Amino acid sequence: MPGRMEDVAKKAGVSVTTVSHVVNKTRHVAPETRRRVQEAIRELNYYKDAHARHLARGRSDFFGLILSDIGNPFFPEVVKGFEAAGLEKGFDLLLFNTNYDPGRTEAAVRRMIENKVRGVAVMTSEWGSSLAEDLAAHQVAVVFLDLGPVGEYTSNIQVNYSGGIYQAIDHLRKLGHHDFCFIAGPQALRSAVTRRKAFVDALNQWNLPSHLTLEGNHKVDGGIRAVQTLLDRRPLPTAILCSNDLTALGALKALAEAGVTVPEDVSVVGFDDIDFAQFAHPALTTVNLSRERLGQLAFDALGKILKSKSHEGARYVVETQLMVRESTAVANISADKAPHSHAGEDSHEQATTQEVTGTVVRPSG
Amino acid sequence: MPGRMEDVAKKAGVSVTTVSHVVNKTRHVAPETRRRVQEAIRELNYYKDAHARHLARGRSDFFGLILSDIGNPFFPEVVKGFEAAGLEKGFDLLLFNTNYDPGRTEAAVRRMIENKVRGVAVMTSEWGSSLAEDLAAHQVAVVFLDLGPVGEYTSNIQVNYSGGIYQAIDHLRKLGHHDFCFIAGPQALRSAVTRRKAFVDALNQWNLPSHLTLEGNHKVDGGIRAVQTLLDRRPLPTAILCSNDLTALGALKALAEAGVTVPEDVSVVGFDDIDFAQFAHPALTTVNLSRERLGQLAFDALGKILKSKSHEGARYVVETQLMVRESTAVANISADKAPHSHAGEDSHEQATTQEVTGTVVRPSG
DNA sequence: AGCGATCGCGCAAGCGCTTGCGGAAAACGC
DNA sequence: GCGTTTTCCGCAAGCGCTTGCGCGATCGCT
Repeated sequence: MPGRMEDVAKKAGVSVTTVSHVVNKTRHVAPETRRRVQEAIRELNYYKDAHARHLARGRSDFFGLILSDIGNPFFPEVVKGFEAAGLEKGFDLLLFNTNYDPGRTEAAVRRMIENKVRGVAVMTSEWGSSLAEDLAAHQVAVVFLDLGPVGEYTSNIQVNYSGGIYQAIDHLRKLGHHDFCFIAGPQALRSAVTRRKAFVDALNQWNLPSHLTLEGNHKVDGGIRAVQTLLDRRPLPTAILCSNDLTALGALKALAEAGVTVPEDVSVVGFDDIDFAQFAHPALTTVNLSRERLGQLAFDALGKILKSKSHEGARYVVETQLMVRESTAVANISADKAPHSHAGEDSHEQATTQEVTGTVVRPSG
Repeated sequence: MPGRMEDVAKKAGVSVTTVSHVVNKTRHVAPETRRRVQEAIRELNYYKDAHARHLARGRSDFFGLILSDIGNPFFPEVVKGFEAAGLEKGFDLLLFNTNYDPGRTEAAVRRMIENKVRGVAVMTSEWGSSLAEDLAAHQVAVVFLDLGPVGEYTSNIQVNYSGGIYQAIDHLRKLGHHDFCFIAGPQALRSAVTRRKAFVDALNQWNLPSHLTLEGNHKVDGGIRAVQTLLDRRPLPTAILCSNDLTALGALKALAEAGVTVPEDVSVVGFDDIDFAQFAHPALTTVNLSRERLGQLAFDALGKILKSKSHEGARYVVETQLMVRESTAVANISADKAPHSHAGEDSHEQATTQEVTGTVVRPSG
């Protein structure tokens, strides 16, 4: 029913070979002939058959994207960047959402290979290392976010979490804060672990190693619960850093409900700079990570692998940057808010030696 | 390089026909033979070639999704529902993000046809009617959200915006509100127009036709600006309804900054019930629209078209429902807050006859 | 034991396109 | 004017799978 290339060829009085070549601009065709072919294509409303073309060519025009949860506001933007970069070059996006299910991840990889995608960006934590090998064995380029190796056919994008976190702590430090709390993300998430580490490192760098770490889940309710446990064991720290913005937003809410005002009583800093951060109340000071650019970079990284002769992967770094808004201010060090580790001048020293790795508190809820 | 079916056949000592049949479970194969084939498949780490299969079958295992902006928090959830429903049945998702660009929409449709997708869900406003015909002519099922026809190969999902909006206004009315304001979405968005109409209708139904309508943009800043203009022309209405949650969140922020407290001074209602709504401060009373279910329904609708003999489409309706949280309360009708149309008992009557269609105010920003 | 039904499987013709090879015609060089 | 390029295009062999058709072997029944 749908027209085939042969029909076009007949109508234009040429061979399918010629039609193919004008469709793909893959060899010179006399202008007049080309015109006839194009006209025939238009008149017949011809659509090329992607499957036939892919089969003949031995590869597809697809790029794949494997995500753990597109519901997480982090991801839509990277999808956007990735898709846009691909579309521009005429590629299509095959999307898989694994829902944190390793089984689905595996299925996704299988479909990627079956569809002979040119490359795939993997942004999920559930990842068996054999999967990467399977992919590479089938010559599909892979780019990982924050995890995974670099090698033949596989690149890696790393977010320089430290950069922004360092800036954040410096910012806070200059405002007179030295009693911090960190609300972490799920341990299962590689990037959450990295963020946490970056936080601890930055603190050490400033010689402010005493701090509290609470467990969160990168969702709003995690931030709420963490702050609630925090409120139970006053005095409060003067600054709360969060592993992502959702957590920070939750913290903001819990704080507001408990009647402690931000930033006067305590400062709050998020991470990611999701759209909504600037509209929170107060507007959230946070570390910006451009997710759209990240998607774009992922696509470019794949392209680079495919174009290079050796198909060697590379490591990329995307920077992060502090966005100062309204949720941070000069530390409020009143007696009742004074943190446990700073009762006197000396106890700080004591704390630094005693609690080098900080305290970890798990919320009860 | 990658193993072909022929290799498997050879290894198992059967014909490719048999291999194909065991792979697809498409005809009975003796258990022993089947076992041998499966073993060969495993040993060779065989991946079927989707392109070849699609070419031979004359159709693909793809479903398409065309969105205007995946960055809008409305969409990721529907993607999730759609993808999950598809994956369950072994289909892959081809995603296109048009970025509100008609050219990209057209390109997306072309790729859909070229890839012979089984069906495509269209959730965008930029849509030339000829596109649907093209799709139908190629036997690809289409399901539209809130716009487009119903006919051969094309179904339609309508959101019953009225249901939830009616509930919202009833809720507010019972709390003593009769002075409303609506912050609308962009006129270009079909669904925004529908929401607005539903609001007006509901008001009329309760004989409360006097109201203000402000233009928003379905983003947070639109809500902020709308409330700012509202603040300039006090007195304030007692209740503000918003075309979507982002707008409501903006309204909440602007209100808080102006020192008017929600819900004591004014009640605010959103629409969509995005995840964050419940974590806003105060938690947003809003109309819930299950986007994940919507995605799922879209997929099912496509399946139904394809399965039916006639390929006739149908109309589906998804309901909406009010979620009462903390941003609504008893109306505060103090003198200084009393709206212009309610200075006296009678002026209300007057207003109802005078301003049947309501007033429209365009923010200056 | 004979015969039709059933079972289990292979043959081979595509599906619609790409592309290496090569041929005919036109252009060119001297 | 004749060999040599150059230009333009067609032939046909796949790409790896699906599937209608049909054939031999086995089974069930009388």
